[in-house]
Amino acid sequence: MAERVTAQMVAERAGVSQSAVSRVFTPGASASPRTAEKVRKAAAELGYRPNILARAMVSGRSRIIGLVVAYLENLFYPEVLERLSSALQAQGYHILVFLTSQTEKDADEIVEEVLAYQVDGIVLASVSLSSDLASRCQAAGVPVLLFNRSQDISGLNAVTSDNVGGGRKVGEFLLAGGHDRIGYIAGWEGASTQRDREAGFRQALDAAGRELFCRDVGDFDSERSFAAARRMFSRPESERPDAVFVAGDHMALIVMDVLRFELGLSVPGDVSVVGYDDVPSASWLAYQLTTVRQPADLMVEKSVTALLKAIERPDSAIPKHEVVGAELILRSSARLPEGWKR
Amino acid sequence: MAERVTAQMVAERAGVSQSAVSRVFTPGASASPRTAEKVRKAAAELGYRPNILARAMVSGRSRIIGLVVAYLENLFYPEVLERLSSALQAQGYHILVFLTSQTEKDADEIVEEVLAYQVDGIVLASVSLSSDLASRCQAAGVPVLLFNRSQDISGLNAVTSDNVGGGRKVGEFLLAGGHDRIGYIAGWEGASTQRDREAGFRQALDAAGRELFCRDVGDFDSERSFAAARRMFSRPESERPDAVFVAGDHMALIVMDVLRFELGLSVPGDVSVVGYDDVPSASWLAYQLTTVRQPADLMVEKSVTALLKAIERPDSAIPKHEVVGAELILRSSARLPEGWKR
DNA sequence: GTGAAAGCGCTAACAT
DNA sequence: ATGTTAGCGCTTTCAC
Repeated sequence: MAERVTAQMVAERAGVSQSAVSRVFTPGASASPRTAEKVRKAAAELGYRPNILARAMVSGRSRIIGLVVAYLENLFYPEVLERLSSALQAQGYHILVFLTSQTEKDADEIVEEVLAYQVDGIVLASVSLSSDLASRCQAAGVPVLLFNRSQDISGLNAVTSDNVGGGRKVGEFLLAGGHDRIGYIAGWEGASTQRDREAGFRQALDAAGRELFCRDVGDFDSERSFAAARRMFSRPESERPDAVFVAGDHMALIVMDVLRFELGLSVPGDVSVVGYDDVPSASWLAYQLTTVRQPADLMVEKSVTALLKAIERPDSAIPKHEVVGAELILRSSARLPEGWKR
Repeated sequence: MAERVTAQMVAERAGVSQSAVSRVFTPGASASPRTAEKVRKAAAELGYRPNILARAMVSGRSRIIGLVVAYLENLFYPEVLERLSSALQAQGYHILVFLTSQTEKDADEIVEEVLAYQVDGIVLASVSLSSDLASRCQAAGVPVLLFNRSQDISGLNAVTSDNVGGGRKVGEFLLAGGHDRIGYIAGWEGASTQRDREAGFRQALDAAGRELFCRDVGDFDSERSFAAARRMFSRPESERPDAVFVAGDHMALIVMDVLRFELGLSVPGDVSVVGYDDVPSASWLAYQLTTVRQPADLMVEKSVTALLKAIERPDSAIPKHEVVGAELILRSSARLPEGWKR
């Protein structure tokens, strides 16, 4: 049964040496047209394909990228996974998926496991790493890229959107909208995205001499966002915000649902809601969520470029943090300030 | 730099042979407590982990499962991926992701690539396989499992929900709801899920001596579903359905949006909408989509069980098609027949 | 229980 | 251009 076809078998059938077979299947190796022909014919007949794992052992390149991702529940990530996988596939790499929760200890353990697969690179999506393990990866010569998360550890590549700038834009937008009581629902406090978005948002308020009316935490989690929305808005009009910035679309959509269907409030009539990410469902007609777009395509593109460069030219690649622009997308979930256009 | 820590290095440090190190890290191998102790200590100091690829070469087991998936856009799949990956991870396996479109030729090519990674098993999610390649997999001793797709090829495991039964339930439900003009929006016609759901649906109508009022195709694709909904409902009341079964939730949500926000129709006042899958967003308060639940958890569980059995005991495993129940979930997107309860 | 040795399937010098 | 040879890091006989 487990009749693995090997290069040796092809070689015998083609009447050449085993290394000749290898060369035919190695891009940029020298083989005469005649040999190549014979080998390809024999290979086709036998259904031969080079064993990537064996190739990896000797070449030191597995063409596998480890992806560690915390929650696919956040709809931003399936999109990222799809794009990342496509882009990498186009370059002959594939993604080995590892799931984890967000605690650092766990992530460290997972990354060790990833390392055991001799991956050529690691993408950490919304996951952080201890500096200890970061240096282990570096020592092992495996480049690490933080996707949508930044960390002050040298040697790590990172790609994020301009979370501070995005947060600031939201602040300025809500201020311009003439809102009196501006609230904020935070994501998981351990996340750099959460911290940066909030920091930018508060900068904008500060600059206008204004203060946050109230704040709660949704932890980037459905249930906790639900609860946070209820706590924040189950009160008389004067005690609840008339605008809220929610640190992620996934949470913002839930907040909208609570406002409209649990509490009977109008969005944006009673409350303006703004999110962050621009996940696909943010543009669904039932929501039309005003949000900050994280350009998944651009972020993935930058990530792939940086990672492959680090893999293929380990010396010339200086790890750096790439920040892509974050654009405010105006839809109908938030009151439009005078003079602004969609 | 690329300082890979090998078993040999650990052996030297621990003052034992390389095979002793191997034994310590091989479950069920014999090593004295003292040796094990020494080895573990040395390994910890060096940060050693067995190279899974090297292990795979000699043992013939890579502990990698290839997952081929067509579209992550359908929100059923991220959920499946997450659950599948979790379940497999718990058993020490990991998922190598391959993206593809749905055409058979392409899928065949991808599966060949998957095979090259010496995966222990293959999961095809919403993807079909030529019988030729199916036997290649069988010859290679690599079990294949079709997830959410069935095919009349021997040697393939398959796990689906009871699509025929689910479709029938929807038919009976809409009939009981007293609808006069019942429409259907189909998924991609090449998909067994699409065919089975429609077949069941029509069975129910037939049994009541009723006919489909109209039919269009959304191809499980956002844009085409949008267009299909418009075509079907941009007409006077008597010429458009008062109920529609949409072959997948992903399309059904779009149809609801078109009905409500493009055409100003009320759901379920003017039109009842029923979907299939019960994706997470189907239960969002803005939609409350009545649908047929495909129990992702159960389907994944069955898949993992079947696949691991086929991997670990190749002889005792007879490939079979497992069908899990499909339950109708009543929400408010469709008129409730008299006497029925949510 | 432990070490020596063979070899998984392949690539990469090294000769020729 | 092609064959020969030596490993990549590991598991697995096989002696002891």
